[in-house]
Amino acid sequence: MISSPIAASPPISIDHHARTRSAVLDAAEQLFSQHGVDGASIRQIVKLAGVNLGAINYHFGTKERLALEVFARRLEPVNLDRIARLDALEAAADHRPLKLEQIIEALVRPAVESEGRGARDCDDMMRLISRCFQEPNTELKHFVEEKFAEVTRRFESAILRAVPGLPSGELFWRMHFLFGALHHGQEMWLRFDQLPRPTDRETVKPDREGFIQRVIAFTAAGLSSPIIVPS
Amino acid sequence: MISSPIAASPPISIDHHARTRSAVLDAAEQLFSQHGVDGASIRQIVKLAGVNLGAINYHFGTKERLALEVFARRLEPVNLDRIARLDALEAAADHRPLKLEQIIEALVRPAVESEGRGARDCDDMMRLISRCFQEPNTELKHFVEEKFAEVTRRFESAILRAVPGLPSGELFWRMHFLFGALHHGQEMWLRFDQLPRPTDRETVKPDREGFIQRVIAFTAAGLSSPIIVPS
DNA sequence: GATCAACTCGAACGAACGTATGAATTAATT
DNA sequence: AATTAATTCATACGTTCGTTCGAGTTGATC
Repeated sequence: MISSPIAASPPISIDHHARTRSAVLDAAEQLFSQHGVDGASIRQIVKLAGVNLGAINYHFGTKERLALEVFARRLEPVNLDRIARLDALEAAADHRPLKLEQIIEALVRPAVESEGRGARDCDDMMRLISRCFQEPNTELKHFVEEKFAEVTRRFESAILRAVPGLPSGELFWRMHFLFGALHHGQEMWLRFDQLPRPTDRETVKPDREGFIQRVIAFTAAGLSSPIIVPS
Repeated sequence: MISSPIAASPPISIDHHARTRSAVLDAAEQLFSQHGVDGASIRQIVKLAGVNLGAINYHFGTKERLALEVFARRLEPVNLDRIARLDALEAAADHRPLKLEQIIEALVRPAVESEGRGARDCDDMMRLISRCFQEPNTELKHFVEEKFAEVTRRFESAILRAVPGLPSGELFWRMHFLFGALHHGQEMWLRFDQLPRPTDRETVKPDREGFIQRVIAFTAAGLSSPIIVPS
């Protein structure tokens, strides 16, 4: 697995210079995830980070740039990992077709767990990724969508090979349904204890692996569902 | 179809008293949908509504209460319509089992179109519903979740009858995937023209009916997908 | 150690925020 | 028409916001 992103700061830093910077990014991540970008003030962020208000301006310029960096440092490694996993699957398959479930797993797993990271850090990542898709700010929306354009194309071409007869125009919409299911499912999985109590006793929070498998099952079926006849 | 909600104000009002009130609600709906609750200020709202700043305090008390009312007046009729449609299906079926697609359609259609309303108003409704699920504010989250608790239970019991062997604990998670797919799909359908350009020529924006049918196909397949073996 | 670069700090700025309030106006009731 | 109730208005309040800035401190280089 590719361990470090190229463009965004790693969550763990060594030298003094980056200590303030990553403290701000960590604090911002926590607060943006919970309150949204508009709902989290930079005074909250610097207080949580234990740094001075001027640090934001010095290191990031504006709050919006800070948010972009917070999002990038989680999204970029996830998307790189996704592509690496798909590359590895294709290399191992040696021109034989991949199963759809394998492809979806390569897409889903990096957004849910990250090797070498603790459960808490993975939850933080999930929470932030889920929030990315909820931000109303137009710049952030476009930024996130651009971040996903390449990985989405890469996976679409693999999925089209795995699902014969699926038109690419149909897949476009199904990819959106897939991402919606994944991200909303992530948020609910993280917030399970705060949801209205289900009336039955059967409903439990699956572990991380169980969550992944449920997403894969649901979305694989959806991706390969019959094509509806009217245009 | 049930046309008026009980608890929330109708979008169209007759007497003078409600004119200011509904102007505020309409303006708030537009601005909350676009910018989120935190991103839309009440000065923006009163300016768009053409009323005075004090009107918010007089009619609604606080911004948060205004937001709750804005959300309620769209969510409540949708959910009532959902239940009414399911009731009508079950009455017409006369104890024969419903098809899963029918059930999902009863859930999805009211969130996408509303009889007697124009396309623009339906789009506004979709946009607001989509935003409901994205708001970070805890009060609003709980409010929305409570609004959905009853309708979700009602549909879950119908779906469990339509999909033999599906454990209710599994359905809990699949309902969240369904709602994620629906709401994210709605947002993307509305924003199709602003999305990164798909590289192919096949990808078009389906009409409203085409969107509904795509959601139904994807989610019906997902809801009835095989149960995974490990717990 | 001197110099330059990088960084942190505390304070300030101008603007904006949501909430509150009493006066004025309008509507409803008698 | 007089009285009461409801509503609107303009203003103010206290607070908070994101951004800026120059002084001071620390780090890097020679």
